[in-house]
Amino acid sequence: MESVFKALADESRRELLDRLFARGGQSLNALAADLPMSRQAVAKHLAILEAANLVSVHWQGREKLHYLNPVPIGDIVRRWVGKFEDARVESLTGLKAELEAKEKKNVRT
Amino acid sequence: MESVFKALADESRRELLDRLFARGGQSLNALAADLPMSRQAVAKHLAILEAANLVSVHWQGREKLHYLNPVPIGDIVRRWVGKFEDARVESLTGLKAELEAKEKKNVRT
DNA sequence: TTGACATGCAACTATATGGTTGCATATAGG
DNA sequence: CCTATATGCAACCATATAGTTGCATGTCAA
Repeated sequence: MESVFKALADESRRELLDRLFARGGQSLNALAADLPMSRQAVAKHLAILEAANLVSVHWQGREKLHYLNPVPIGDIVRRWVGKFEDARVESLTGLKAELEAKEKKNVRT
Repeated sequence: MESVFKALADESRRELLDRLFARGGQSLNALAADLPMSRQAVAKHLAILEAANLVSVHWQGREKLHYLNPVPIGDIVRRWVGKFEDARVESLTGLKAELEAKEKKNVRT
């Protein structure tokens, strides 16, 4: 969970996920070819994405093919983000109630 | 968008969001009271959350009350995560097809 | 007015992070 | 076999980040 959040925090890694979303099964070299950084930098990012289980790999001889794995993102949405989303109306009305209560306390100003 | 991802990448800040979800309208001191870090550290985290629009504030005299704002998280889910979620089945079948194609190429081994 | 309290600002430190270069290893194919 | 190519590993560097402490500012309340 922590690793997924950290992995998603970097723009380069989100870019990589976007590219793997658009076209799965790309090798390290293919991905590094049109990115403004070295092959080794891309390899590091892919390792982080792999560790977070956001990217799965499949060795094809000397080529390592990369695929997007959307499952951890779904997990986050369901287990963490979902409750905030569900609570939207609730929290807004809660805010309103709190503010009104405080204002009442403040009347004697 | 970038600021939201970065803000969510830190465990302490997610903890703060959790606490504001459980109970809105807490002051800086109230939040810092039972966290294992200094008040100033909490203040920095809150500033980051505020900059990412994940927390909105309301001054009450000398107290700054904090509230969770779930809107940016919803934005991310809809504009960025959503497409990966929708693509789940598609990408899995795509993976399968790619693998089969590659295996066919490899038969002469 | 003045003391107590809540927050803000600034400087500083240690570690994490994203990037680089250089070299090692391993496999495809002539 | 031997060379091209694809990836891995390691050292190194600059900056970002998370935390600290110390002091300044501002507001409530007696």
